[in-house]
This record gives sequence, C-alpha cells and structure tokens, in this order.
Amino acid sequence: MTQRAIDTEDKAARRAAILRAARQLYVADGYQIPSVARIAADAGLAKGTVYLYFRTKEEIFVALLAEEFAGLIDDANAFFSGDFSPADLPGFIGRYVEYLDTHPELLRLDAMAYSVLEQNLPEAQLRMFKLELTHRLVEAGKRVDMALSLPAGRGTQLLMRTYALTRGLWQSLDYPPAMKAVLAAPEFAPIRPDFRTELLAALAEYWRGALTA
Amino acid sequence: MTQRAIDTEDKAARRAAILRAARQLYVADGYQIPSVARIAADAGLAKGTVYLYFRTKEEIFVALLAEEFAGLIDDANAFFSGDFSPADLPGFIGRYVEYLDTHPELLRLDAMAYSVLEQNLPEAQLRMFKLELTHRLVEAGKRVDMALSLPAGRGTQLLMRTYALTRGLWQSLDYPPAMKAVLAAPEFAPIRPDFRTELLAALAEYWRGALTA
Amino acid sequence: MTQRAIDTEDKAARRAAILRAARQLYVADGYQIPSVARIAADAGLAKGTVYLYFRTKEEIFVALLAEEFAGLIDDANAFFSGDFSPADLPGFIGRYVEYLDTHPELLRLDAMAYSVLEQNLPEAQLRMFKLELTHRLVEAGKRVDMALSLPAGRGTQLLMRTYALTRGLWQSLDYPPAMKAVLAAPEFAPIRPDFRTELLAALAEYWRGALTA
Amino acid sequence: MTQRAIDTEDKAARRAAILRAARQLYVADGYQIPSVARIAADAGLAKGTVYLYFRTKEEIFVALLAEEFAGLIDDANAFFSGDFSPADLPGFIGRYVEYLDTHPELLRLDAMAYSVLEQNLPEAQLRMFKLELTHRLVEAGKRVDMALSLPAGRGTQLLMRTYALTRGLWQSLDYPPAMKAVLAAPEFAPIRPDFRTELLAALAEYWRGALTA
DNA sequence: TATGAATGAGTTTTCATTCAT
DNA sequence: AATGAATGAAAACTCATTCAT
Repeated sequence: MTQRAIDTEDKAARRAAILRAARQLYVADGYQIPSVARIAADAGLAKGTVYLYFRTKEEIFVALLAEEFAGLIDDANAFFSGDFSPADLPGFIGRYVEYLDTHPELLRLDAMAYSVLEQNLPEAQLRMFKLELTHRLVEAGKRVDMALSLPAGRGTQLLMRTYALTRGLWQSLDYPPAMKAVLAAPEFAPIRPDFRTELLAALAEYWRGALTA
Repeated sequence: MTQRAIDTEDKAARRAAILRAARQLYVADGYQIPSVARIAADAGLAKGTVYLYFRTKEEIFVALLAEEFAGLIDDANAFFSGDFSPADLPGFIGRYVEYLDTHPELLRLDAMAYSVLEQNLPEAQLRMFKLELTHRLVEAGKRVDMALSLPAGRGTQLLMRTYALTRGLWQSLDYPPAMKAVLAAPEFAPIRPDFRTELLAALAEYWRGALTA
Repeated sequence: MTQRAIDTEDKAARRAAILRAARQLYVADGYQIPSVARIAADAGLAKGTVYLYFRTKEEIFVALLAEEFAGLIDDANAFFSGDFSPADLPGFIGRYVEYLDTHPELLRLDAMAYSVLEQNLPEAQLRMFKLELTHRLVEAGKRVDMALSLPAGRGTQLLMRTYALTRGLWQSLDYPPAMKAVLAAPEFAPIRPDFRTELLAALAEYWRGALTA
Repeated sequence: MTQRAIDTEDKAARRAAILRAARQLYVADGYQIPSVARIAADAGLAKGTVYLYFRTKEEIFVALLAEEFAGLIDDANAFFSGDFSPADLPGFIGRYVEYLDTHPELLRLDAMAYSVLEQNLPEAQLRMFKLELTHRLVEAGKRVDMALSLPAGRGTQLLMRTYALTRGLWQSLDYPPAMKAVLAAPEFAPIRPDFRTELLAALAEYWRGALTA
C-alpha cells in the first residue's frame, strides 16, 4: 500500500483499512485501545498516514462507534419497515439481541465511549457524532411510532431506554477473560446469568410495562 | 500532616482522606482518573504515603466504588426493612432516584468501573470487590423477595436490572461539562431529556412490566 | 525479639541476626541485594532497628563481605600453620577450592563489591574494611613466606593473584539461573567449563609458573 | 540535532552518539550507570529517540561491552596472525596490557557486566551477546593453538584464564577516585601495587606455568 | 532501645502527534 | 500523499532513610 490514494475510492479504502485494523486490534487485545503505531502497521500504512485520514486517535474510535451504531439502528429500521403488528414485538427483541450477539465489539466499544472518548474528543467532533446518531435514532423512532401507532417521540424514547437497559446489563455481566474463570465459582452465580438470556427477559419485561396502559 | 497515624482510628482517617481526595479530583477533573501524585498532594500526604494505605492506584478507586455501591444498597435495604406493601413501589423508586441524585459521583465512578478497573486490577482484588458486592446485592434481593412475596432470587434479579437500566440511561444522558452547552441546541432534544425524569419513567415502566403476570 | 538488647551479648545477637537475614535473602533472591525492609522482617526486627546496628545498607553488606573474607583467609592460615613443605601445595589449592565450594555466596557477594558497594560506601567505612582486609592478608602472606621460604611480601602477592584468578574465573563462568539452561547448548561449551575444575587447573598452572625459577 | 537520520549511515552515527554518551557518562559518574535521560541529553537527543535505537537501557550497555570485547579480541587476533614463535610471548602479553591501558573503560564496564547486566537483561539479548563473544574467543583461541602448536581448545582456555586473571586483578586494584588518596597511605601498600606492573608479572607467571610441561 | 509511619527523590518506558524529507 | 524519525510529557511505584512516639 505504498501507492498514493489519489481518487476518492482509494481514500475510502485507506480509511476503511484503518478502521478495520483498529477494530480488529481492539478485540484481539482484550478490549484495550491499541496504539496508533499498531493500527498503522496492521493497516499496512505508516504512522503519519493515519493522521491524514483521522485528526486524532479518538476520531478513529468515534468513527468505529458511529459505524457500529448505524448498523444496529439500520437493522432495527429494516425490521420495522415492512408490515408490523404489535404481536411481532417478541420477534423484534429477538432479532435485536441476535444482532448484538453477532457484533460482539459493539457493546465493548460502547463501554469505552462514555468514560474515555467523550472526555478527550474535541467538542466539534463529539457534536457531529451525536448529531448523526440522533438523526438515525429519531428516524428509527418514527418508524416505531408508526408501526405501533404511538404518539410522536415515543418510539425514540422506547429505543433509548431499550439500549440503556442493554448497555447497563452488558457492563454488569461482561468480564475480562481473566475474570471469567474466577467468577465461575458458585458464590457468584447471582451476578453471572448469561447475558443473552438476561437481556431477552429484561427487555420483554420492559416492553410489556411500557406498552401496558 | 506531619503527624503520624499510629492507632487504628487515625489510620482510618488517613485512608478516608485519600479516598476523599481521589473522589474529589476525579469529579473536578471531568472524570479523568487523577494521578497518584495529585491525590497525595490533595490529601496533604507524600506520594509514598498513599502506597502505605493502598497497594495500587486501582485499589483506591475500587475502594471508592465499593463505598458508593454499599451506600446505595444499604439505602435500598433500609427502605425494604419495615412494613412494605407492593403499593409502596413508587415510593421505593422515588427514593432510589433521590439517592442517586444526592450522590452524583456514584454513576460517574461506575462508568469507569467496566472500562478501566476491570482491565487492570489484579484478579484477587477484583474478586473481593465482586464478592462483597454480590453478598450485599443478594441480601437486598432477599428483602425484596419477602416484601413483595416473590420467589427466591427474583428480588436480586429485579435489582440488577434496575441498576442496569440506571447506569445505561446515565451513560446515554450524561455529558462532559463542555458538551452541555452544545447539546442544549434544539436538534438534540430527543437525546437530552432530564436524567432524573427519564429514569423515573423508565423504572416505572420496567417494574410495571416485571410485576405484571 | 521485641525485648531490648541491653548488654553487649544481646547486641551482637541482633547484629548477627541482621547479617544472617541479609545473607540468606541475597542468596534466595538470586543474588539481588534485598531491601532493608525485607532484611528487617526476616531478622524479626523493625526497619528502624536495623539502622541502630548499621548506619547504611551498604554497611551491612560490607560487614558480610568482611566476614566472608575473614573466613577464607583464616582457612588458608590454618593450612599454613602447621608443618608445610612445598610438596603440599596441591593440597592447599584443593582445600582452597573446597572452601569456596562450601561457601557459595562468597564469590557472588564479591562480584557485587567492586561495582556496587565501593561506589556508594562512605570513605571512612570503605577504609576500615580495606584496612582490616589488608591486615589479614598480609598476615596470611607472612605465613606463606615462611612455609615456602619466600622473600618478604611474596606470599601476599601470591595470595592476591590467586584470589584475582579466582574471582575472574568465577565471573566468567557463573551465570544467573535463567541463563544456565540457555548456555547448556553445545555452541557455548567453550565458555562453560565447570568452575571448580577450571579453577583447580588454572591455579595449578599459576602456582607452577610462580614458583618456577 | 533536529536533523533526521534517514539513511543507514546517519542512523549508525546516532547509535554511535548514544553509545559514546553512555560510555562517557559511565566513566564520568564514577562508574554508576547513568539514567537514560542523561544519556539522551548528552547525545543531543530526546529521551524517546534513544528508544528508537535501543529497546532498553541494558541493551545500550551490552552493546558497549560487546564493542569493548571485540576490540580486545581483535587486537589479540592481529598479534597472532603473522608469524609467531613461542619466544614472542612476552611481546603478546606486553601488547595485551598496553591495549588495556589505552582502553581504560573496558575493565570498568566489565565489572558491571556480571553484577548488573546479566541479572536484568532479557535472555535473548544476553544469549546473542554471549554467542558473539564465544565465537570471537574461539576464533582467537584457534590462532593461539596454531601459533603455539597447542592441542585444539587449549588456546581458548589460555585466553579465558588470561582474561580472568586480568579482570580479577583489576577489581582488586582499582578504586573509586575518592579512595585513591586514602589508600595512598603506607599501610595499604601491600594491596596497592600498580595494576599494569602487577598484571604483567602475574601473566608472565601464569603463562610460564601453563606452557611448562 | 525499638518501632514503623512518613517521606520524596529518582527512573524507565510508552505513545500521540508533528514535520522534515 | 506518504513516510517514519523525532519529540517530550506523563506517571506509577520503590525504597533508603529519618524521626516522632
């Protein structure tokens, strides 16, 4: 990859390579943010080149998060696009959990977002990220409103609360690899239910409460 | 503070001074973990002295977290101690939210727990922390079981899910000071409801769904 | 050992306990100089107490070295005390090597002497150490002179050169435990003869040359 | 030195500058290993730059030692290269002592080798260092074998013992600058012969004994 | 005498970012 | 555009020594 990326397509490929390397290393390293040097090496680029595509390291990870969230919301959108009746709700929840299950880095990156990224990111970039996210979320909320005949804004609210429950449970139930063995001991059983099962149950309860008059 | 902490009481005071300094700096610094040097200076001690009371920096913050959680759970316990009828549930939720409101650093410290502490903390210390937490939680869960005539274990489950929703919402709705002005703009309204109001509403929905046959 | 050491005997016992602990830890730690805290703990004393017996940490190790050297020289003295004919020389060398073999910390402490102790030790203390050593050495040299009918001073010279060859070979042939496995590979054979064998051979050659007209 | 070392030659110059600074400071500091910060400053580089050329501080000093030894052995090789008769042996010893005399840091660095480097150096690096050293030594040994018609391996042995005697005498006779004045007193005369004279005499004795049937 | 609490100097290494080439 | 050499701030932790009790 010594050649120069002249046209837009090449540039997008470089950018994507950086993001891919960042994601892969983040996961491989046990969810420690990798150094720029490693990301660059993994993407087959020089360190300086990374800074032609992202102004700071945080920007890389924000872009990653944006991608992840976009994927999650798009998937929800797709579900609510077609015909939908309230009876399909369990199907939605199931698919949502399924999506999270097949995108394991999403919730891990997310846990980093609050405590690390938002603190160091220049305001303008955080603003952009949040704005895009809001747009997508509101858009998805509207579809929920329609699908379930809810008052305007209610869908967005439900989705936010759904995601809040999700991220909260994840952080309560996910542990670093080294801890897993330790927590397998029976005295920890109460705090070690399976994340997926727990999330399904909790979301079912929440939605039931939310949609009950 | 050239005086020496000889007896147990004085030592506890020193320990408390370190924790106080750590907590205060963490909040003042915009939720960045402060350096040991700053903690020591703030506590009026030399750097080395801090290491007489805590083996590592992480240990300081784990102790802080343990304190915070203990306070929260104790408060819940107190509520469920006396006579309690299911009709008092809104009162419980209200008090819970109130407690969080008067202990603003709790959720901020908590956000650090997953991403920072669990990665760096020696296994033995993390284990102790989790074990104590589990004990308290299970104990509180039992009281909930009794108060609401629930099957064994259900109370713990409800409390965990309640806290998950809480921490998830907090991370979605809390922003660094610098961002608050930016997000006051109307286009961000959907993602900027007041945390307290939002939490009350979301918990009401969750508990309603959870306790509904 | 909480009692106070009032009389001289008790004091000597304390001092000896410190030296014993220092020697033992030095050997146990793979020849790293242990911290004063560990020495104190191992000797059953408080840290501060160690400083009642030795002004600095270096002083402890110099005292240790002095003990070791005294033992070595005394042993040589004992050998040359009785009737002695030049034909007994191989016996002397054998006994000398034997002594080193049964006092494995001697040469290890010695290797530390030049590079560490002599640099940090206050002049007065180093002076005392060297003076005592010189006295013993000259005394032993005199016995050698007599035993072998050598001109005055020659025995001291021979002993110094003997020890020089010894310490030099030791440093060339001794390795940290971790390296021993590595150096067992055949390509290192030339630099890995057995120390004892090598020393015996080298000393035999040296003395032969030295006593040959 | 804001200029960048792009090509191999410039890089070698940087590396050399670091080594030069390290050597000079080691000697100037009274044979204490200097901090990386001081080495960098002395070499006109930033601290981080040093780590572009050496992975650890120990690596710097091992490189220094390797250079010194290579120089010494090469010099011996040069001597034994041409025609050589056993009668030239005093010439060899003289030249060897001469070389040490003109490279005063060699033996001082060497004293550091055993006690400091071998304890902290990663195994792989120590292995490489020892391997290179062994190769050079064996090579030189072979030349000695040929020159003196000795059985295979005997030359290497003689060289090792020669160096052992050298390093041992050095450590017995070299003192930190502060001590020199003190030891000038007449009572220390027996342990203060001139190193050079002493080494010449001792080596002559050793080689005489070694080559005598 | 004995203790052990307190001190704070001292050092290696990492790594995001810049900028000369 | 791309490179990668150079930078230097930043931070945790150790430990010999002191001295109040």
